[in-house]
Amino acid sequence: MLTDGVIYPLVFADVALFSIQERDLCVLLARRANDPEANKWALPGGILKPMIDASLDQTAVRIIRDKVGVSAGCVEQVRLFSGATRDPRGYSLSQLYCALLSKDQVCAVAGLKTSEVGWVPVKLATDKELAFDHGVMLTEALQFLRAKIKHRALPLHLLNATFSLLDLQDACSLILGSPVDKSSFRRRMKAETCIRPVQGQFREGAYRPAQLYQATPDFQF
Amino acid sequence: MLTDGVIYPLVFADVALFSIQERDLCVLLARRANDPEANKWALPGGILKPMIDASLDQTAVRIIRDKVGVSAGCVEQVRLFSGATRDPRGYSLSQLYCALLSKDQVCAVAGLKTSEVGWVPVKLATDKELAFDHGVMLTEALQFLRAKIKHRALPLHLLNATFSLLDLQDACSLILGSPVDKSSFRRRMKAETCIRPVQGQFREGAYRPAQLYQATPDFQF
DNA sequence: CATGTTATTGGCGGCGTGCAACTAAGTGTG
DNA sequence: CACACTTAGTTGCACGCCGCCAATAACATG
Repeated sequence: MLTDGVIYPLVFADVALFSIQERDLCVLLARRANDPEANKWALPGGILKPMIDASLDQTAVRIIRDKVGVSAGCVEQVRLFSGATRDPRGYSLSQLYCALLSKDQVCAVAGLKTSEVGWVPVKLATDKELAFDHGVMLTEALQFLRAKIKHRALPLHLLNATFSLLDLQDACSLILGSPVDKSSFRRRMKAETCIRPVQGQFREGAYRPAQLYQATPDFQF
Repeated sequence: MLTDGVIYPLVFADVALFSIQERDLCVLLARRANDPEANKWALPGGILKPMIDASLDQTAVRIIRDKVGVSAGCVEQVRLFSGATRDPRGYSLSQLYCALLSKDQVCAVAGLKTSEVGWVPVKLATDKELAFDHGVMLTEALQFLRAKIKHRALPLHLLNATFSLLDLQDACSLILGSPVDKSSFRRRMKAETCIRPVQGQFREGAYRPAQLYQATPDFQF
């Protein structure tokens, strides 16, 4: 990092990858294998590889693929962290990303590659002592996600291809950490153009079947 | 940049610095003196100097200070641009910042340091051919600013220490590029805690004097 | 058929907004 | 001094959206 008299900063992408597991909003954490902050839990991240990554955004995509084996929809920049002291290896930049994974995608991976990676409910994760400044990162990623939901974005990437309105409402409620009114939520969804009911498709199981919905092509989280 | 076999990216901070001049929303542009894209207009920017800048955010602050001689309130990250092709010098990262300057601050600088820096109305600036990907940057910085105003943030940093409600309304209107309803705007401002009327202070001049307001301590952006 | 559980809809009051008109205060003119 | 003009600030009203509460619909189980 110090070479021709000039200091080059280390450049990382760190990802807060969210998913819903067992009726809880969870974040993917990885236990650090190597030396700086070894054995501590951290957000999955990696260094920019200019020969491989067309951009730092692509670094984030690559990291997700490496960790869980699937490509997440909706990978978005949250904030850039930088400074000389946040990583003992030297002056560093870390771009924080927020990404969502559906239950279908999580199940497709079955077991994660290593036992050193796991889904942790965000309530527990924010209490954990994370490596570096990843505790702050997780908090900001959550704020970012909550702000989007408050501004009426829909977390469709957290859901399967078809879903009931209650699934969607629950996802919003889990992210916000507060209940969402059923009747006004459904009213809004009826007027929404980015989801539509799948004619004749209903959730089977107990009691009254629920109409299933799917995202329309023009949807961007 | 290529030294010990590893490629280190160049790291820049670029700033979209806005101010209101002659009833127009303007952005500060600098004419490039040196070789890549020489003579083209660009957003003021500079390279990260790890020995000087405690963080990349501080790089942005330093750049503003160097260009206009004052420190802007409210310097915020917009988006990180990265890739191998956006700058001919090699793989680069540019963090885009959005910052606001009040008329008072602009006047305090009197003339800008060089004639190669100037305030350009955003309507003209978006038409200009800017260097690198700065055209996209300017567009995104504007979107960023507009989104904040739509979400009911107040651009107090664009105004002087004391201001009339019409000043504030005009600032919002200029940013949005569309008229703002006077009556509902004033209703909102009455309920707002981040500004308060200055007792007994009125704008002098022609016709009926306008009550002057100021920001309260608890104001952020 | 009664009961429980989930799905879906409807009514109602409150709040904020956009629109339009109105009042208030000061300047300028004949 | 009456009157027109300009800017400042208010008021009334209709509309839309939201939260709250309740009702109805569809299905399962005993």
